[in-house]
Amino acid sequence: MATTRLDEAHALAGLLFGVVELTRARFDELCREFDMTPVQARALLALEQPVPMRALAGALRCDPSNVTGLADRLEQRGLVRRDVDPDDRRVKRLAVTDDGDVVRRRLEAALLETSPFMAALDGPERRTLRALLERVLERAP
Amino acid sequence: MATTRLDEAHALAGLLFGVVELTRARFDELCREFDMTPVQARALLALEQPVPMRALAGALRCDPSNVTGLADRLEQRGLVRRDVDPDDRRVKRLAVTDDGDVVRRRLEAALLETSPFMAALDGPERRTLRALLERVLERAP
DNA sequence: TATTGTTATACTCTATAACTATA
DNA sequence: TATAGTTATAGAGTATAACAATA
Repeated sequence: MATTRLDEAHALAGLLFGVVELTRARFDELCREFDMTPVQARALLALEQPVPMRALAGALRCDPSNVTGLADRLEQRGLVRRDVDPDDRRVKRLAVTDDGDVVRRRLEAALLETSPFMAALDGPERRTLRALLERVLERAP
Repeated sequence: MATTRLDEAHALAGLLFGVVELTRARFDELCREFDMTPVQARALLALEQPVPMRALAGALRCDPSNVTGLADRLEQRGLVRRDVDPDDRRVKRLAVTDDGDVVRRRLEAALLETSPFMAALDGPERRTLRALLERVLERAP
């Protein structure tokens, strides 16, 4: 059975999407355990420091209009706070509360525990994988 | 600057999603050039042999109800044909027409040309990447 | 006049449920 | 009764456009 370049490209793409699907499934499951939507969890994870809502939209790669409802839910649960920026009263900096920080840390820990990469690969293997993926992104025309 | 395991897991996940995003963007662009939606293109690519519509839904990982409209569009453009299965008149085998086969081959060739993996990595590197990704999928609990 | 966050609305993608024709 | 494909509809997720407050 001859393995063509097309087969090879197809196999690589399939594997890549498979790993992403696995990663996403794990993340979705984790979000359900935390009673959050995936975007809410991603938002909480992105709030290492207080972040203007528009900037959060950028980090989540979504339209700013979506961040309003997102912040509403997290604020209702007491995980997040809208701080008005003193320098520019139009911008609201989203900041995690003390409760939010606890959840955020638990989420990070769980994320690390369920990471397929950490479970399946040792340190050198992870470094190799990282280098290869970086190369693909760098050399992409 | 200490690199924690959390940083490492995050970096790997970020790279992985980055490569997938790149791959998807390339594919979407290609689909636009072929005046197709991504799902239509994936359907055409999946039709190496005639395939029952329900089986195609399985290959595309979507509900069978979606395949109807999908097949309609491809049939309207003369790329695909609904062949009634002689053994079971309920099933319709979706088969590419001669025109469809031409488009399918062009799509495959373009896909190969624009593959970020083929462009960025040499043979041994691709084999290493493939082995690592397989390991992640295999060893995932 | 331009920009932040908000609101209302529309669009896309996908799934669910009811229907038909075959088995 | 069960299954393949079809149809209509609903839901989630996201974007667009108009708006109020502030710059």
